[in-house]
Amino acid sequence: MNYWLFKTEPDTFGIDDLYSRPNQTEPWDGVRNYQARNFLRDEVVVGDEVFIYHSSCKVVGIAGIATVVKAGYPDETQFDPESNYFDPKANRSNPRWFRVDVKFKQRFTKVLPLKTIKALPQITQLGLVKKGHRLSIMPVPENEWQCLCNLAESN
DNA sequence: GCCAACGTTGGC
DNA sequence: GCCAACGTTGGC
Repeated sequence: MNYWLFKTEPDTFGIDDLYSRPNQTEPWDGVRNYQARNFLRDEVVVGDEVFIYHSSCKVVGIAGIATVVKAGYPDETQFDPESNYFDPKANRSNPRWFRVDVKFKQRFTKVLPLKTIKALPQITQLGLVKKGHRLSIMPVPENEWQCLCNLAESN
């Protein structure tokens, strides 16, 4: 069982959108970064828990939790010329991009702000607070996951 | 909208 | 394989 943080822009798709999906489930597609792809393809498994992080918006931070309900499989949008995520160099016999399915678990009463996270002395490993913070899929160490969950609960 | 911090591309 | 130019991300 692993813990992750997935970034999303809530103006496009946020925690509330996940909540209102059929089955509260959504394929997490459109990831076009190789390091993030490798996580989705090789390491994210069913039962893993995911912080849904809102970026490029008014209140930047962790908005809630989702559960992985399907492990890595080819991201269909790479083959669709109509899609924003179409990749002309991708082919079905050797898919380049992968996605997982996530299901809504919990929406925090208040978004846990990036500012707060950065100020916590306990949070040292999480990619958000380090260089290379632009990664859209990143692992969360278990102790830091617990720390952030507790804080969000008491928010 | 600015701009720093990346990641990717492509000529050589 | 190097690296300059370019594109993107994302907080502010």
